[in-house]
Amino acid sequence: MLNEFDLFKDFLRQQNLRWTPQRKMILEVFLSFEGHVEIESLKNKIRLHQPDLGIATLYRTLKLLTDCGLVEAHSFQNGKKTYERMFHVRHHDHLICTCCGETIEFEHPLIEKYQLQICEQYGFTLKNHKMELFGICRNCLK
Amino acid sequence: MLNEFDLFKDFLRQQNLRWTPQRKMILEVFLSFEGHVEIESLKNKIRLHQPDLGIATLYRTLKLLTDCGLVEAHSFQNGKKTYERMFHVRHHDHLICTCCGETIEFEHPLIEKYQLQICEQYGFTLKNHKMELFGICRNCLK
DNA sequence: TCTATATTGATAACCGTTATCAATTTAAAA
DNA sequence: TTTTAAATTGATAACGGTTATCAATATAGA
Repeated sequence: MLNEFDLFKDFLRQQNLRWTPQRKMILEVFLSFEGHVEIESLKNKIRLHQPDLGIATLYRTLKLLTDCGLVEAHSFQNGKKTYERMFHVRHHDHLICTCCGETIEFEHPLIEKYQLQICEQYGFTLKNHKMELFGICRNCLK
Repeated sequence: MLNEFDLFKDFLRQQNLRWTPQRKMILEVFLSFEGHVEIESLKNKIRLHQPDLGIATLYRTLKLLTDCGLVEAHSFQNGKKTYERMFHVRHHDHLICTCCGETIEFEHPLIEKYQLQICEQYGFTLKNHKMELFGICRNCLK
C-alpha cells in the first residue's frame, strides 16, 4: 500500500536528491498533525526529538514536500504560510452558517466536474479547491 | 445613488476619521483598476499625480477600505497582498495560480444552481459563497 | 573505501508590511 | 475667521517570515 514515505523517497530518487534522517523526521511529524500546520508548530514538535534541526532545513523540506504534491502551502493575512496534507485525505466543501457558525461538510460530484471544465478552458492544472457557501441554517431561521 | 466615495466618507465620519485628499486619490485610483490590484501598481499610478504620497499612507488607506467592506485583501505565496473591489461588482469565483498568484475570474451558472440545491437539502438559506480553484496556470507550467 | 555531490545548520540578507514620530492638516467650536 | 484638539501625513526604522549563502558534513553509488 502506497504511503507518503515511499512517495517522498521515490520523488527524491527521481530528482537525484537524498533521503536523510531530517527529511524523515520532518515528514513524520508533519503527518502527526491535522489540517493547516504552521512552521512554528512543526519546529516545536520536531525539536523535542531533534533539538538542533535548522529552520532552513525545515523550510527546504516543506518546499520539497510541496513540489512532490504531498503537501500544499497556503498564505494568510498574517504573513505566515500554512502547510496542508494532500494525500490520503478526502476532499470536502463547507456550508457555513453566518449566524451561529455551524458548518456542514458536503460533496457534489457535478460541481467538481464543472470545476475541471473551467480549469481546462483557462489552461489551469487544478490542484485543489475551496468552496464555502455562506447562509443561515434552519435553526437560526426559527 | 450610493457610491464608494459616499460609503467611505460615511464610514470615516462614523469613526471620527477624516476625509483627506490622499484618501480620495487612493480610492479614485483603486477604482480605476479591475480585479486583484497590488500595492505596487497603485503606488505607481498614484504617483503620476501625487509624487510624494507615502507608502505608509497607501497601506493605511487600504486597511481602512478593507475595514469598511469596500475592499477585500488576499494573500499569496509570493508574500504580496492583493486588493479586490467588493462593491458594485458582479459576483464571481476565482481561479488562482498557487505559483505566481495570477487570478482569473469566472462564473458558471450550473455550479451556482447545484449550490442552491445543496443548500435546500440542508435547510440553508444561501446568502453568499466563495469558490476558489487553486492550481498552476499555463505560464508557470512551462 | 573513495569520491562527487547533495545536505545541513548558522546566520545574513531579503522584502513586504507596520510602527514610530515630528510636522502638518482637518474640522468643529469659539 | 480664528483657535485648537486630535487625526493624518511622509520618512524611515523596525519587524518578521522566508530565502540565500557558505563552510562543514553526510550520503550513496562506483
